[in-house]
Amino acid sequence: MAEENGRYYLTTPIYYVNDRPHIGHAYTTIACDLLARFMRLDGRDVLFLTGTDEHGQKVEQSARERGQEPQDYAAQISAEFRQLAEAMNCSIDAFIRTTEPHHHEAVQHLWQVLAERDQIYLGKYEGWYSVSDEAFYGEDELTLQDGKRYAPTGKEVEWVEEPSYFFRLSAWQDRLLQLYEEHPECVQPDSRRNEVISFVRGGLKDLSISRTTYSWGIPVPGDPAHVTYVWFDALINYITAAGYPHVESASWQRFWPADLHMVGKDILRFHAVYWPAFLMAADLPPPRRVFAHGWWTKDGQKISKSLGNVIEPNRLVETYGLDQVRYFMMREVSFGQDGDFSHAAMVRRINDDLANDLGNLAQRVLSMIAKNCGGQVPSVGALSDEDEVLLGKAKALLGTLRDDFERQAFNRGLEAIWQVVGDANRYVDAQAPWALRKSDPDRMASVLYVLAECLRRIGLLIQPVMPASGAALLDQLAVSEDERDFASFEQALEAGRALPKPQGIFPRFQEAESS
RNA sequence: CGCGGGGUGGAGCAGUCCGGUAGCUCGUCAGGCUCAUAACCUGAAGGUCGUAGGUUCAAAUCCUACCCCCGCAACCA
Repeated sequence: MAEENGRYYLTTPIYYVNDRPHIGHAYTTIACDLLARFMRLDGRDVLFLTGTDEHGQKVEQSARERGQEPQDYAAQISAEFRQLAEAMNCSIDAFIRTTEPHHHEAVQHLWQVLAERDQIYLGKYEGWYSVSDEAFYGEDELTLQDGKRYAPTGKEVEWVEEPSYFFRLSAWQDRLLQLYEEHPECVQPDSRRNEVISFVRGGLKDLSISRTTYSWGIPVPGDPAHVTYVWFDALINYITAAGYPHVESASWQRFWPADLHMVGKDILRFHAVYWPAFLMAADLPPPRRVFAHGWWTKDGQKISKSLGNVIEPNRLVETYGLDQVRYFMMREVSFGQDGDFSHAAMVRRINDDLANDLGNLAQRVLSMIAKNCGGQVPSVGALSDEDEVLLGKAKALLGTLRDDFERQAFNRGLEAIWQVVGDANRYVDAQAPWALRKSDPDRMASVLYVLAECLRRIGLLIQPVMPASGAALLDQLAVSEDERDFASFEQALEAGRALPKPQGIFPRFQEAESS
């Protein structure tokens, strides 16, 4: 459904600078990029946000271990995340860092609003705390060994007693349940929403939102002994980037509430429970949707540093090519589910879907045109039923993709495109333009025209997933730069336009000679 | 009584909410075509839909019981 103002605001999580960028970060950002590009081509005013989460005890510690100041360490890792977005050809509009002054302003402002509304009170937190997990544990969850206590995560815990400010999360249980009820689309997929609902039904405790045990954070207004808890700080980035606390600003008016927060399934609770509660408590509208995607495994195994099977996005791109990797990630699994990455699966997508089906379709059509139609867009005669059917299917794709992408069913949308690729390949065989060359050259020209027009539409639609390859295909059809948005979808190729010499778009993946 | 996910032709999955000829991709085999990136197209083989009961004219789909597999608190999104 089209937004009244045609805008689309979507976000990745801000990535925690405690770790280097890996395939998971790339996955989330690429999924958002697909949507951002699609929406832009469809005429929407898009704000695509990503960034880095830079505060907290873990960052402070990691910096010290390296003999660095937290801000220097954070800046360095933050730059790596920024480079990742570039390297993955992600068309971000904004990159936020939680260490920026305007974010401090937003966090402190929201804090004050909540305090004024009596949503925050000073209490005391005591319990077993794991620094590395940034979490408290109950006595019954711990194991005792050599006089030390360990969390279920295997991390050592320490007894902590500290004054802490609390957010009255417990007061928002019913309002949250009402939100999930009235707007089922606001937490997706459905199975995840069910988990969230059952978590909230189980009862919410007030949430500790300040710390006194470290100082690498945003000071609590009026009580500088406290810094805000990292998640409180982090979530607010989404409104900072939209202009908060300047609620009269054009940017805020236009972009909040966000249309989509894309997150990994591990951080769903923060986004689907705490975040809407903070916002509602401040009388701000909650995000329209939080979508939790799944994890990747490698050859069926969990990806972990200890197993040594961590996948570096840059390596993948070097090996397989950027558009190929983007296509694989968006096509291989039902978005929202976990998926498996393997070399064999990757090669299958590259060779079957990209090279054999689409690449070869383009090649066979374009080279027939080059050889038999004087290297220009052929002229078309009366359309046969078969022509109409194929063109109709290609035409219908835009609507299908709008529906599928609007609900983050990326793999479905791509399947639909490839269905038409298959139809086009079958049409080539059925029409046999190489036979028409002698028997009926005019008909051959029409057939090739229909195919070229079909390829134009496919080229337009693959741009969000594979920007460079889509452009390469459109180049070969002599579609000019200003004819590549979806407003041009209904236009048709102009007969007689000169075409460049055809070139392969999707090479097959050749296995390196192995000994 | 822990929680969650899952068991559908050789592999990976869809279908299960709202019962009605079991579908897709890959692989295998056979054939066709020759425009094309040894690509494309057609056909075939291959399934007791985890097991056992039940409801029904009809069950992969609903009900009951049971079996098995995979994750489980992070070094991760």
